[in-house]
Amino acid sequence: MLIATWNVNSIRSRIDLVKDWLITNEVDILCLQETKTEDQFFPVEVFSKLGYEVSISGQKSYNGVAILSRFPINDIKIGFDQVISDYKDLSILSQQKRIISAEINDIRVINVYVPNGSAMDSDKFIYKKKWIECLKIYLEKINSNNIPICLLGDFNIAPEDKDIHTPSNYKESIMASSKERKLLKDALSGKLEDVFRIFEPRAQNWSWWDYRHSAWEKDKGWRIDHIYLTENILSCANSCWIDKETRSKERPSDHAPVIVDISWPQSEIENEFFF
DNA sequence: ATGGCTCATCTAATGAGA
Repeated sequence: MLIATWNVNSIRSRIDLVKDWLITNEVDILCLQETKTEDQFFPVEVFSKLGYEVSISGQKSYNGVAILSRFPINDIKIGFDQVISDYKDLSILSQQKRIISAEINDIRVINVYVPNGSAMDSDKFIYKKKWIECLKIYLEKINSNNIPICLLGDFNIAPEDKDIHTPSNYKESIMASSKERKLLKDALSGKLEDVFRIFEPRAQNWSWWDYRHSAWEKDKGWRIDHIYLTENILSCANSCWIDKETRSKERPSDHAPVIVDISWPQSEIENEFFF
């Protein structure tokens, strides 16, 4: 089974690219961020024609997340407030559509678009900090029944220096700071593993290239799009890669898709032993 | 490398992203 995450930077601008990508790559579950449209304008039928169920949480112009799945989508939770009730800034954090989760094939798939934070001394950074603190509570709550979790999306944080093209240029700046790295690590609570790093320990693997400064041509990128798995499903992961080629297409998103291949459901594997 | 890209918005110049 293939599960992918992709910040598409507007689903309506990227519809042909996403459609072609799905036809070529045949992923089973695709989590999208920055769809940038209200639910009524989301091109649902394009994906249902390809055999995908669609769950969306969008808003006008900004943010917006969606899950496309070839398997039935169950128990959809939109926003933080459908899962938790005990965080003081819940109503402010719920205004921006940045999290959607669902149970698919006995996996809790959690699709996130973490706020960028703008600059370390800004109000937007305070919002980012609160958002990740709230995510921690959300993960604790949703993990109470020990169901396998796949947490994926655009985290707007480079977990390590090797996830940045020139780390010396971004010491303690936004997306690279030790503060953000600690916040993310705390939210993961030692229970969720960055599956890309299980298979690829080397640097120079980016998932985002700035539109400006010829960042793509110079291969100056960041790895800010991640897939995290709990131990009970991590052991079934076969590989994880970034589809860099997609960033080279005409009118691309500034992010490339990240894909994980998992032997799942496990019953299929047992059957293979039989025959 | 951050003003020099791209997106969405009551189609012009602005805010946001990262």
